[in-house]
Amino acid sequence: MEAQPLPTTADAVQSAGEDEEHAPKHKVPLMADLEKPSMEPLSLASASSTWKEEDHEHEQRLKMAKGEMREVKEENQRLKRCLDQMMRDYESLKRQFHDMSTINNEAAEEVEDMVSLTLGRSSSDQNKNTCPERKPDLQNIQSPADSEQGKEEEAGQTWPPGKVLKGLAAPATGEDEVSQQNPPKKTRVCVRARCDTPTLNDGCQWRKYGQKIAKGNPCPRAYYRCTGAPSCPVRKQVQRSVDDISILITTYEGTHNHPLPVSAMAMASTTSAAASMLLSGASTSTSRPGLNPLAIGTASANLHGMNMYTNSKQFYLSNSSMLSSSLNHPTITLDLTSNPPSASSSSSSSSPFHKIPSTYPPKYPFTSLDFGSSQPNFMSWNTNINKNVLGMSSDLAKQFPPHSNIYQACLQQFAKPSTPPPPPLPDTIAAATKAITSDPSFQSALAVALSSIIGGGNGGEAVQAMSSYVQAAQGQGSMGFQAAPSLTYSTSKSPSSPGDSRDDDTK
DNA sequence: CGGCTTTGACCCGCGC
DNA sequence: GCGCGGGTCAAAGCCG
Repeated sequence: MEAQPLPTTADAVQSAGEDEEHAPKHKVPLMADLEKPSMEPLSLASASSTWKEEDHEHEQRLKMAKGEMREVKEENQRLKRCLDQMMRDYESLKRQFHDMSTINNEAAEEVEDMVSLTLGRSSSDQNKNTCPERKPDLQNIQSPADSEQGKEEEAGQTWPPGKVLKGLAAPATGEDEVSQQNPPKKTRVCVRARCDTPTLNDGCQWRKYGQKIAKGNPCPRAYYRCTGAPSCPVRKQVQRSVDDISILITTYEGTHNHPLPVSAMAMASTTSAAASMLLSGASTSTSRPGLNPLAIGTASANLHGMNMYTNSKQFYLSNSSMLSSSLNHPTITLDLTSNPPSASSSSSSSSPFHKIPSTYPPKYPFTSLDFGSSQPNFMSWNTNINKNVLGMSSDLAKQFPPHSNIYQACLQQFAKPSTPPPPPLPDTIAAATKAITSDPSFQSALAVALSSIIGGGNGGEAVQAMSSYVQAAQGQGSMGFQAAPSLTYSTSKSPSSPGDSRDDDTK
């Protein structure tokens, strides 16, 4: 600990001070003794007067030295107190971090051994990130050594899927073994959006590597692989909705191991936030035996409502998985269509969600977030971040014109998490909201985001701010998103490529 | 010519 | 054990 050297130094200073404090008392006479012989030829009177003058001078110096030592001592005490306070804070934070890790691990074990929010990083990465030898932010900076390490991580977390699944079947005996031998199932983020183009313009570069006709859907499912980096493990599936072919269902999986263009941050921020909600919900609900996956959705809904801009109808949840592919993966859905599925409401909807049989066996909680948007293109969505990423409804947007103090209002909302109108499952909500609202980095990121929006920004800064938060969250292992901040726009070359757009998704 | 798409084959997990 | 379905591979073709 760094605390040790300081007290030692302080003690040394203190002891030195004491020495000097006492030393002069002897020092003066000693000097006098030494000087006396040389004064021998002088008369007693003159010697005495000289002695008194020097003695007085020494006393003055002594007083000054004592005064200085007092100041030094006081300063030393202040530093000590400061250090003690820092140590207490450090210990407190350490305990909090440990508690959070414990909660996450418990939740992960209970949810089918592990729920990896890999929109990001897998839980194994989380574990690695907790290792003091790893820098929290190395995900985005890949030195040759890091790249090597990254490859190892990918080897553990990525395809071949078959091996991954095999590993999952093995019993977990410990966290380390879990991370090393049983690569966790990846959390997927499913984005539903109305889109005329073959894929969402999410900012990343994709290469199609396969296409299949999935059962129950005449529209083929396309498989894309991220080409942002040769070894990037991120993949996505794109499929049209059965009920409304104008709705494009894009499922992201994996973690980018390379910097993302700014335009790609929009989706990254959104999905990471969704994954974060999923994690929070899972952590709180699964740690309570009485709560079922539905509670996760409720908690998320409440988190969403916490923004106060949320249209309460926008959030919906489903207790089952829409995609069969999600059977092996915890999935969270971001609905960017204008007509929320309303799985829990009575109204009919074109969304496939409400058609999911209740008996559909969910292996993982299926959490959905509806941002009430109709932006298929995340570039444009990006510019409407004030409405979407914050869940702000148009009504509220009117209510909070650009000149209003939306920033303060928002921060106040985060400062007072108990404001959401519909408060189901207070325990879950409290825990989930606490997790986010107590996070100062989130608040600051939000503040920056809002500031940029209010200041007339196009949302890019907002996204970047939120992405920064996401990265910070990664460092804590709360989620695994790797949305590296990059100021460079990716100048995609093949416009014909379905995913070559400059907007990106969060994986 | 390089990069991307297409598409049939193959692998694997899962349910019966 | 077998069939089904999801997911991936890789050769061939296409395109700028």
